[in-house]
Amino acid sequence: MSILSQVTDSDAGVTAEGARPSRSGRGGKRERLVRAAVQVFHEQGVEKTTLGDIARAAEVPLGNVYYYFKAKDQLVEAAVDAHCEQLDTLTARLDTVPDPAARLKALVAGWVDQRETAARFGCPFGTLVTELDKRDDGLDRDAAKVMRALLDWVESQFAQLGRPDAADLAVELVAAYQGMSLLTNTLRDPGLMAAQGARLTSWIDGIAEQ
Amino acid sequence: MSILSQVTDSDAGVTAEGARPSRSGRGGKRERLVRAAVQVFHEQGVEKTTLGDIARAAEVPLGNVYYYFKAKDQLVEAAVDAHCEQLDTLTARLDTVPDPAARLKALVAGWVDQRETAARFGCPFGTLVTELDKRDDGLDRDAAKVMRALLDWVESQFAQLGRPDAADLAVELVAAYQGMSLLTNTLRDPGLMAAQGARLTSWIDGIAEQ
DNA sequence: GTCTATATCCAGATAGAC
DNA sequence: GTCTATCTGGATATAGAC
Repeated sequence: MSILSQVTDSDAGVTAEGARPSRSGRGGKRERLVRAAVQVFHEQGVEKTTLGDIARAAEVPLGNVYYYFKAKDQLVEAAVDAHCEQLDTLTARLDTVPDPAARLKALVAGWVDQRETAARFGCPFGTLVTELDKRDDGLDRDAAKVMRALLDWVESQFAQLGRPDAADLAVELVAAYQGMSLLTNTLRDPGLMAAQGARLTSWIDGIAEQ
Repeated sequence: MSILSQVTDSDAGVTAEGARPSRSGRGGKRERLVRAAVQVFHEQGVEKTTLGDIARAAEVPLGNVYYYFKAKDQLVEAAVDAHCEQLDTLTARLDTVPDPAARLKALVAGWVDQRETAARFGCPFGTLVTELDKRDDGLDRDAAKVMRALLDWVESQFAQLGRPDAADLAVELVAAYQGMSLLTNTLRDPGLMAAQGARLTSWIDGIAEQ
């Protein structure tokens, strides 16, 4: 989701688990490749993207990609990991906001901020998940965990507002975001996301008042 | 959307505009190809699907596909047309229901009925639109028109219920469906769609009562 | 560690026999 | 109209020079 993109790209933990910072690889080619993969996958889709596209975007020679990733699948996996880390970074930042309702509204505000990107390419994470679900590799399960993590965080906020139906409300909020991202993208209308974002903000206020 | 799938496959206007029923082509190969394309695109995604996959599913020899469609793009276009016709058929059927609120609830009920499919493959139309938006051909614009048609129909129902904000409510309803389809698919949990469907039904009742 | 050249594979598309 | 055999292009992946 665009939630993930709210994190400044510069510091987001693009370096995945197995990555050795490798003193040698000056220029951080692996990091550049992952960053490029996340962006190009978002703009073109995983299936349509060639390793050549990613190599070009990262300014790394094509053949060199294989030094860092054995196959395309591993680049996709690294991209999912990057989204996961971005989510962690974002929720950690939101957790510094004192009030649960304010935290949720900040989350929504971040989504709305990304509406131009959403109109062009959809939600960075939602479109990725949709594509992964059609693939053979098991990466859709990894992506599902990231989605679960988001739902859990949102649920926790509603629970702190005293709602016993926090889990359902979390699904409602995240689904609303994913759905409005899809419509915003399909109709190429960022205003749609702004309007729905305003609605969600009022909705959160209404829940917090109770 | 799965709305479209509620129409019985057997009669849905799979025969697109330019199709001559062609007395000669006994066995309706073109129709079989389009039907197969819609299904396989849904299950595997457009990009991952080869013409061979579609030919096999339609039980038509691969080379023969090119007699009916000059290129893969045209099969995709035919699939979009098929979704469009399914939507027309569905709304025509729903229009026979006397009350606008009942019509909307019947729409939702149809979505919920398709929840097992949604859990496996997502919304047939939503996942297609998402993929088309990443492609170069202009087919995403065609798909956008179908989405617009759905929104317009839903908006008309809310307008008949006397709501001046019918357009926003239509976006809210369709977005909710698309979002819950994505989550249902990602988490492989049809129950999620059932729960959200129940919520939407109550929501529609609440609007109708006012 | 880096990168070029190339092998391999496979999907889209075509030619032409039937 | 139908189908087989084949061409062609492009993407993944590798071998091996530097």
